[in-house]
Amino acid sequence: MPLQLYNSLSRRSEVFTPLDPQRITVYLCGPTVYNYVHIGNARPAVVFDLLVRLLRREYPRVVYARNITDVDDKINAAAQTAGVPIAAITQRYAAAYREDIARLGVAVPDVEPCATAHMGPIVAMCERLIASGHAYAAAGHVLFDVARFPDYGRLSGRSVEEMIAGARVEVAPYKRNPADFVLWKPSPPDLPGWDSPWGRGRPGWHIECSAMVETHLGETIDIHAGGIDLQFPHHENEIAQSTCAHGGKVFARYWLHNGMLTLDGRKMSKSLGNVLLLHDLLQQHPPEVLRFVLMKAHYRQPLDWSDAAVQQARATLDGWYGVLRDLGEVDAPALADADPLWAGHGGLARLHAALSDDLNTPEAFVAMANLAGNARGAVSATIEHKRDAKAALLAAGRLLGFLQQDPETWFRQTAAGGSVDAAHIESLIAQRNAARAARDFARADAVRAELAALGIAIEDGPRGTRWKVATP
RNA sequence: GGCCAGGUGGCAGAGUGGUCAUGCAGCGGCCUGCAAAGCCGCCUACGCCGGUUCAAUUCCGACCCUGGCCUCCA
Repeated sequence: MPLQLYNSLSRRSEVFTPLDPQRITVYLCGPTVYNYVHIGNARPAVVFDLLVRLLRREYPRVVYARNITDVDDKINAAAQTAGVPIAAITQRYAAAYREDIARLGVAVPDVEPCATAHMGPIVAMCERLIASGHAYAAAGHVLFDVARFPDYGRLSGRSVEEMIAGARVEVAPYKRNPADFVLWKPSPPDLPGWDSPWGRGRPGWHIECSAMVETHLGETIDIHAGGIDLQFPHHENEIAQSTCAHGGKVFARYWLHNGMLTLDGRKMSKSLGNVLLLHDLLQQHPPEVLRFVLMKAHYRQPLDWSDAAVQQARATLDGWYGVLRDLGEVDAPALADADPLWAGHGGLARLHAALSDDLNTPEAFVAMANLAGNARGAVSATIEHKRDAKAALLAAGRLLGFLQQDPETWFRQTAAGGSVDAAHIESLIAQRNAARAARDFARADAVRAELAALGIAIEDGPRGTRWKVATP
């Protein structure tokens, strides 16, 4: 099952064929770090991490870069408000981003470049673009001349004429063309700045990605990803800069865009203020639940965040972990990526086929439901069946980023990730079971109520009474 | 206004020219001291109007509605 990806550039699904199978290059536009990121910002990190997981299974070397934007007017504003250097802001929130995203099960990218560490390549790219006639200096700025790039607008499907007609911003007088965009702009003394041939200044937003892609991945990369809201102007401008800086070479061969995360049907965005911070949600829910919600819809579709969605995710994961708990004593082997069972096992093959079809995670969840169902059925089967079914479920979970913790730990976690007094609970359960043995059910139910008041639910089974933290 | 997506059962959410999505919730039953878990069964779909077709939720056209981009934004 070859990997198929929907390429925004061609507006169709294409079989992924790398430029160099020995070195796959992927770039994802990461966050601007002036505050904690919201859950919408986590979506591309999660879904494209899944893409990279798939690629790593197929290819010996994948170089995955996810940048951090640490130069930006909003960062400047936050730093000035706080009365600190921008680095104090960016380092704090970049660290929080890395930590919070990691908790979602997202692997650390191979490269995590920052704009401030690439001023040399940024200035050099500006100079090259001026030298080749694709950019010009004016009033301390360097501007890209969109008239010199005929393909401008191809990615986003709009013409320069349309853009000018629809422009809602005042056109700076030093622009040759209203659609020209800034590569470099002057910085007053009170703002961060770097020396350049055009005076002390700072880069425009788009040029950093072009420079960092060039530095770490090369002139032509396989996959460039990001949110659909970046398609224009950010990615359009990246294409223009990079293509022109590299003598017309293709910049990125596959463009992938994730849909927006919404809250009550409206796009979640910092400027609208309707944000749920990842950092806060991680205090309220298990990280796996958040990851599940982010993968529940196909990555190109809009995804509406809601308490109901979170609860559904929790319920489904409870079901999966419940199977694993019932198979707790079964010693299942970990399946290697190259294990033939991936192709030979119906459930695993279906999972892999689903993900290979443009990361169809909803279909992947169907495969998971099948695998969990098989494992459930194996609970009362032979040890071989149990082992195989559990191994398959765990392998599938590992690929998707789920089910890798101990089931008992899963069921005993509290909302905030804290712990409960297990000894006390066990003691109460012993009291209750003594009452049950004496057929004093009133007493037994009283103890159950006491446990419920502590937020503990109990289940009597053939192998005794087990407990878990009750979910509301 | 221009450009681009999408409208599926109580909710979430895939997919397909002609048997089943799936999950969650709900309902009935089994099991259980009770409950939970589990098991068995049940339930409701494809915005609207035309067209193509033996057959359309699926293709085509119009319409209505929603969202995104056009300005910082994942």
